[in-house]
Amino acid sequence: MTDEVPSQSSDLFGSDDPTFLEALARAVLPGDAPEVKPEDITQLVSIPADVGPRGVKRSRLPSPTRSPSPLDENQFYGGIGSLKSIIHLNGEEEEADSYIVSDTYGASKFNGWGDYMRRKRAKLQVQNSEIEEQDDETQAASKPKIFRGLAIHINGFTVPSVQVLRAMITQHGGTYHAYLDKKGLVTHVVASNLTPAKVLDFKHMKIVTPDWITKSVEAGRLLSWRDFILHTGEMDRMDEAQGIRTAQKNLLEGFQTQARRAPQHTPASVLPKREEGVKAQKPSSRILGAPISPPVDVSPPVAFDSAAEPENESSLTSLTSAAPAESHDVEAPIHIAPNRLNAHSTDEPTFVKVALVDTLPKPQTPTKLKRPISDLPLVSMTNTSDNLNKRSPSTAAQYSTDLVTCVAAAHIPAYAAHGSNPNAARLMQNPGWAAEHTSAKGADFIEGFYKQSRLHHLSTWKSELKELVAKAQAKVEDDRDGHRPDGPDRGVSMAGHVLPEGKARLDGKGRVRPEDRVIMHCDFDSFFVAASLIDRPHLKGKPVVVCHSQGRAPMQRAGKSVSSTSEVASASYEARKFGIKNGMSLGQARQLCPDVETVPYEFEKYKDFSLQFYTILMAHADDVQAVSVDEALIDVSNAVARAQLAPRADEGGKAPDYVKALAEAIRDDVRKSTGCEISIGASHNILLARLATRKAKPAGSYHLLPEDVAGLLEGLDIDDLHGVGWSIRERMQSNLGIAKVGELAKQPKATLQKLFGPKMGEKLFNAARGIDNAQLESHKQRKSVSAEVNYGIRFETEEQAERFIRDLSREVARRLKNVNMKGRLMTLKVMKRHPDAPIEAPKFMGHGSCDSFSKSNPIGARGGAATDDADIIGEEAWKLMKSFGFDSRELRGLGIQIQKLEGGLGGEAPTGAGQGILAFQKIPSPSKRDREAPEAVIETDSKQEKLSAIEDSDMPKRTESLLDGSPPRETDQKQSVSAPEEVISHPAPAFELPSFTQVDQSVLEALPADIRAELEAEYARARTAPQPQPSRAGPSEVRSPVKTVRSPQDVKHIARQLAPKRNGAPSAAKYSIFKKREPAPVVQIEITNEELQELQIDPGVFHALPGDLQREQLAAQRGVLNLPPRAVVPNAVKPVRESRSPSVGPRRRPVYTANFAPEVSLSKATETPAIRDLIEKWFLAGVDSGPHDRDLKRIGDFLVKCVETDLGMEKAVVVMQWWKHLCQARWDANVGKGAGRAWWEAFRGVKGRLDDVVRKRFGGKLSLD
DNA sequence: ATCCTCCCCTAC
DNA sequence: TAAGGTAGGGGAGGAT
Ligand SMILES: Nc1ccn([C@H]2C[C@H](O)[C@@H](COP(=O)(O)OP(=O)(O)OP(=O)(O)O)O2)c(=O)n1
Ligand SMILES: [Mg+2]
Repeated sequence: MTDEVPSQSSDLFGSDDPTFLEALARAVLPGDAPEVKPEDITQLVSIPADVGPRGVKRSRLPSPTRSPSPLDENQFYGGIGSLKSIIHLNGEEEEADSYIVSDTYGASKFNGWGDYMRRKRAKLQVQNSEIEEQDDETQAASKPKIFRGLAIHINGFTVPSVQVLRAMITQHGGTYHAYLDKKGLVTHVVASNLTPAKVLDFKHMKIVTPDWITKSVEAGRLLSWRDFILHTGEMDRMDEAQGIRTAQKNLLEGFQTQARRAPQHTPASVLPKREEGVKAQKPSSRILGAPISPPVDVSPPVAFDSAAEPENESSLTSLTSAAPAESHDVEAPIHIAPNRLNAHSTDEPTFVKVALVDTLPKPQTPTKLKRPISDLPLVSMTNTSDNLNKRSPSTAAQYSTDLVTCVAAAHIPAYAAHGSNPNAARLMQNPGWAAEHTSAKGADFIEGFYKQSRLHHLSTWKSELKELVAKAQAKVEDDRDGHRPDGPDRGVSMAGHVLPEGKARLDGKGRVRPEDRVIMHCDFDSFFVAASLIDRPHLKGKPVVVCHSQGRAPMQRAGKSVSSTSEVASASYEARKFGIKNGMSLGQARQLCPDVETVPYEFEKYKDFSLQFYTILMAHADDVQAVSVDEALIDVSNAVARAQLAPRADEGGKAPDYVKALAEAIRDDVRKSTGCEISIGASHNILLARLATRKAKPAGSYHLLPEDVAGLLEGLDIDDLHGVGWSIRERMQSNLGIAKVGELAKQPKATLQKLFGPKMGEKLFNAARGIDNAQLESHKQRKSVSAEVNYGIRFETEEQAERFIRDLSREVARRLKNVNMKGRLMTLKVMKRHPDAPIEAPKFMGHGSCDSFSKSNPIGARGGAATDDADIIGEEAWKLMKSFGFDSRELRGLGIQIQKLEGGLGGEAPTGAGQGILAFQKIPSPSKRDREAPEAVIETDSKQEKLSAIEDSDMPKRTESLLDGSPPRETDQKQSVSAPEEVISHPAPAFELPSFTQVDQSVLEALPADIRAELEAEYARARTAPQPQPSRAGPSEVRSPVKTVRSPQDVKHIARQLAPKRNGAPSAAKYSIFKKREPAPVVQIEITNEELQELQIDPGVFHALPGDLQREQLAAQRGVLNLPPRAVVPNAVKPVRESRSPSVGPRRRPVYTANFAPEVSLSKATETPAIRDLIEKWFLAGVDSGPHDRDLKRIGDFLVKCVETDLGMEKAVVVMQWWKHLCQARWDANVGKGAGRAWWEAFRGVKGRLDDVVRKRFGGKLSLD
């Protein structure tokens, strides 16, 4: 092992991770603080040397390959003398000026290119003004009509974006054609790239590059298209053909030129070789053998007197030496092999054999160092390393395995200092204690744990915010479509806030885009700490951390105070100067800063601030992507474009930085509202906006311009890139010998892909040049629901383990219900103590080093039907658990995840059927009926329990949940509580299937009894009431299907908070589409409801249609019915891939299975009437129960494919228009519950997906008008 | 090719 | 004391 130590080990301390040294180095800062503003420090340090925005990422060390880092050297010699020296070095080395300087100065390095881009950008922005609808005319009026008479189509991704080009075209007199359907009309096709197929397709057309447009505009006259013919050659160069890429490519070229291309290839031979080497040794090797004597001396630490003001240099010095030393004395030796463990320690004074990291479970490596902390004792490295790099599926994975050198541990010892936590070891001796404080305790343990878990809160909030944002956006859209609820109330929640401003709404169809887009990354500074300091002003300016341990006696000499394994959730910037970082253990933090102040968690406060924050963002942004409780990505392209218009008009001089101005405006709003500082980074893509935030922090904003990108990237550590963590950084270092983004940019894409896979490779390749095509995502629906606990898991008996599994299952079931979903696949995740790890982990009650296993199986209430039942889940989970055959006493972590979800956002309950409930076409299926009580769906007992449980203790604590928080209000959601009960109590009603001819029998049979009953009732109602129309708040909702009830409620809570207003009474009046066309006339076609039913037409809807549509529908329907039942099965092939493993009960799926294949039928329908009919059938089949998830997925997938092609676009539009119409005809778009809500949400969900695609293709949203 | 399972990794 | 959760991207390797 020793020999394996990589040469880099020479820098022992450093080799592994400079974090600690760095921290020490920076500890000096406080002394200088007075003169240096935090921002400056951050910038200086962060750029060249590293230090992520959150301090999370850290550069690895200076391996020989790494370019000399001033910090490193200074650190070692305590030379960190002064901030100045650091600055100086940086400047020399990295030309820091070029990027440290504010954007005002532009990039000195790439002036030529930068200027070009800037000019181009400015120009485009002007053009963009067209975006403003109201300004369109004005803008256009002032431009020469150079494109007059031309009909131009823009194909695929282009640079500039479609919207920009479109604006240019229209403003200059040309006609823009979104589709090519009427080829005859189009005179020119603009494309940056064409697929071979399109080349053929367009062979008779004039295909030009976007330059033709831009150059013509610049020239003020129409240039010859022949000079801009798109050559095949160009196309070939583009990999995936994304216009964006093209632009970025330019960027890249500029960058490369500057950077001077390095030998692109590492010798091919090298690569493979390296790879091998890596696998063989990887972390293990390097880690282990490092000599332990640190360059730094180990003299005793010197404590600062007052945390607040460390003194200058002297302090520095002392601090520097202090840290290491202290570790020594203390239990957590900093530089000495910490990991020795009890179990089998190794006593190598100088060299460590192998330290297996503990793996922190997750990720986050605690210290964020990227490398997981070491929990584990030494382990045989071979073994470990192998596992790391490659594992056979069947092999148990080592949980987060990672090797850590003692050195590493020393740097970030977290709780890796001991073989096992002495405290825990002692306490666990006492059976009584264990029974009361560990998983052995039962359900209470789970609840208590979650209530206190910050990470759990973080995750919960994130998902809640995602939903909130999605709902708010959907409402905005609806409003725009003419749905505007009267009462501001209506929940438009966010919309309400936003709209007033008028900013966000402008988006019309979101026309701006590509490289002109303006993305902002907004993030609170030291969120948890900041929130707590609002009420503790006396702590401002001091090193403060948030953690559970409110450790007393901080000054307690080297005692417990520094052995706390409590994690620091957030550290103030003052604390960071000492090297304290989020995720670090309190003990470590105290070693770095003995007087650090600790404050407790205040989850509810975080939630409140977060809601205020998001509300403000919604008011400024066109689009929002929730990233975290304290962080969000927003698209403010339109807002900026709008702002630019005004000023421009009056002056022609240089334009102020509107982006920066907007960022500051947002910061001001948040500050006024919460009293906290947020920082905002802005740029034209997500990746860069995030990087900009690093420079912006703390309490600032930074607009990263294209010309400054290369300079900034070059000096970053690879793991400063979002998405790059310890693992990738290590592999990068060991395989390629690189640590900086600048070096990464020199790597051939093939090399990266070989090492990290096709996708990651490309991602890294692009990221290295500032390219990021990712779009803001605000419509994605979740794919899994899970619950896991990897803390305090200690069982004495199998019974305890079983009980825990069942309790955990209950928790998962509860969560499923909360989001109104059910799943068909479950995965059990198990963490088992690594054989070589000590019984008690280093971290108090932690999982320590573990092997991790996971196994999945289909679940479902009978026949593979999706389920959310705790008992079913619990049963399956326990079965899986037993199948592992582990000794319960060795378990350290358990998790249950449910996938293949159905149901959805507030939507209706996923019904029980395992397959698509609705058949697009009905099949005369030999129905069979069994009517037993719906076992799968209803379980009286368990359900009852769950409900009550939920009410009492929602997750962590209802108070903390974003969802609730507000007092019950409004009528609607309230009923929820009672509803569930009803359902539950529902004794399996034995019903008769009414004779609804319009519903597929098989479908009905598949429905749970309760839902079936409702379906029945609904039909009866529809029959008698020809015009159900406006969703009367009353009836339909009241009887919303069972379980659904509950979840919507929670969701609403959250929405309410954002938007205090909700419109109580959805005015039955506004329907958009048809209203616009004509005042929904009241029927007058002669046909009876019975007849309609036979035609599978919903009478209620039918009667609401205008005459022509009625006729159209009738005709279409008749035609469809005449069609052979073909569509039904043609695609039997994929109809439903049933779950393969039986494990669950009997299933009589086949029959239903074949039924549903909406996309199949749809794909064949080409006439509008036929398409509408298909959609309607599907809709009607589930009109009362809500859409079935699987159907939704299929249709969504199908439509997405449609909008990806010009030809399919039309079909997709027809489908969506009709779907929307069907919904509008019977429910208010804001209906709060029942099937209406489910359908609306389903519609919005799919619409969102399509908009995402359309946005990429054309920069706007799919218009259904 | 594409899917599926079992992980790994990352982020907050 | 301490509360190391969770969703989703992605990859390896086997099955289809
Ligand atoms: N390992 C971590 C990281 C973060 N958080 C929590 C506390 C943080 O306050 C919040 C936000 O995380 P950030 O990464 O945004 O960190 P901060 O907001 O604390 O600091 P900053 O954003 O200024 O770097 O998430 C946590 O509990 N544990
Ligand atoms: Mg933050």
